[in-house]
Amino acid sequence: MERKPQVLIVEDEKEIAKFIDLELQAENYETIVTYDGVTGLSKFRELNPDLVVLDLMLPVLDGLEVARRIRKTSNTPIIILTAKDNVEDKVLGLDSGADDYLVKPFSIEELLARVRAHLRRVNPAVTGEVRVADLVMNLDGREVFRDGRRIELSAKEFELLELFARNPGKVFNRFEIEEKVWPEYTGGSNVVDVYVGYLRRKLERDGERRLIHTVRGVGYVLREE
Amino acid sequence: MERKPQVLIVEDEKEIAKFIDLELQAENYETIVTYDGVTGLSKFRELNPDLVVLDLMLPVLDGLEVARRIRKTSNTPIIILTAKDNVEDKVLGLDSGADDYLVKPFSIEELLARVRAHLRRVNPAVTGEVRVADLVMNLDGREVFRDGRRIELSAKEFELLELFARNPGKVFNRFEIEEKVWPEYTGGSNVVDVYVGYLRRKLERDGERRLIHTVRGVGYVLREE
DNA sequence: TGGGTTTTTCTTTGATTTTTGAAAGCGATG
DNA sequence: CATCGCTTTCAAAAATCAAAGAAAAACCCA
Repeated sequence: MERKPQVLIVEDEKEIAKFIDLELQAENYETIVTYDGVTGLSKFRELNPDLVVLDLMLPVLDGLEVARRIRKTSNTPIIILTAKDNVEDKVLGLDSGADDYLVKPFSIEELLARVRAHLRRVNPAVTGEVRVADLVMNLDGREVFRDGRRIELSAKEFELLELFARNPGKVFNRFEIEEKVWPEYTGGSNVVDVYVGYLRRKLERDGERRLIHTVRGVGYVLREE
Repeated sequence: MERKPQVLIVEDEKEIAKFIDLELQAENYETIVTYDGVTGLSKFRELNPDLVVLDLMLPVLDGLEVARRIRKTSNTPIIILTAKDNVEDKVLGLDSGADDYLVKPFSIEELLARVRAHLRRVNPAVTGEVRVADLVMNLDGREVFRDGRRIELSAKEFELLELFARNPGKVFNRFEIEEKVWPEYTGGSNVVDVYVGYLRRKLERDGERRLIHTVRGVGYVLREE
């Protein structure tokens, strides 16, 4: 999941929309801005963003209704943003499916922190994730990504990469590697070499810099640099 | 699955703690109250509640630290409750792993609504619904819908899908699956494979994209994408 | 209730696909 | 230039899938 998270902004006050838009972009989110409920909803369905910032007082289709309709088919976090500062409205907003409720005038810092908090949950980053160099390994999902693009690995390839990724900078000799990844084995072949080769071919496409380095006479290391 | 959601309250002001406690119980939650950070954390580890209401100014161990330590091992929602009403503290609280931040004096109705909102996400049992990809599972009614159209599943098929749907993106190996869906069994067959096959046939009609993916050498995952 | 019917559950089997590992020759390196 | 590492090739092994049918359970109707 290395692509930018997409945030949909639905807010009819243009200055505020612009303001939020710029701030979110500065935090490296991809943004889509819409100015009324119907357009917001249709953009939502079209793009399926990672989070929605939603004003309540919207032309054409009320914000609450937008929240409800989104909730019908999706769990995407919704942060409601509004001038209404009374408890009943907050309760109503939250019970309509919103995940959070911020009252205007709000601090942009707080909004950004809340956006971060919600996105943190949603993306699998929260659970067993190992980052190394420009790779992201999702251990639960047994996936490896680079630049948001998925790299297909076989079971053994994944285990081998996991060993390296969990211990960046540590040199393993062939015997250690064989012990961990091929425990059932009575060594004596060059499996390790071959599999390191497989990984290199898949991970180091193009003439990129080395990821898994050979330590002559010893074994292999994964180095980030 | 049908048990009450458990809420852990960590708050040193006894009257406030008592107040929240009673209100939550009135809403049919099971509550545990603790008055300092260390006890709160150990209760958390012992009971693994569904949600935590956490005061910031705590004796023995600061609330922020409690939040951080909980986050180290768990995604359980944390609502911070405090008298500190400045943006920096909010940002700090949220960035320490909290999911929400409420300033005292707060309205109990708002707290309850926020508790509902967070539990709705985490614990589908609260709404009785699990949504995943373009499917909606109604757990109470043991029904599955796509585009409002009902998909007929047998009991075992439903249980298997429920396991996947509650943990989208997580790879299960055959043994884990058998443990959960066929607990009475002494494995040694390929029931899992066969039932995954059944689900696929029913859920992936036409040449649609895969829902349940096989991870060769490991098991199966439900991925939304 | 009880006997027949339908549905669900689970096993077996064999075809198909993918992964795995050994060997061998080439290439790089100190 | 001799050793160690790399890559390719290919056959064996393993994993997965789908189909078919036996066994069990659930259901129905008299």
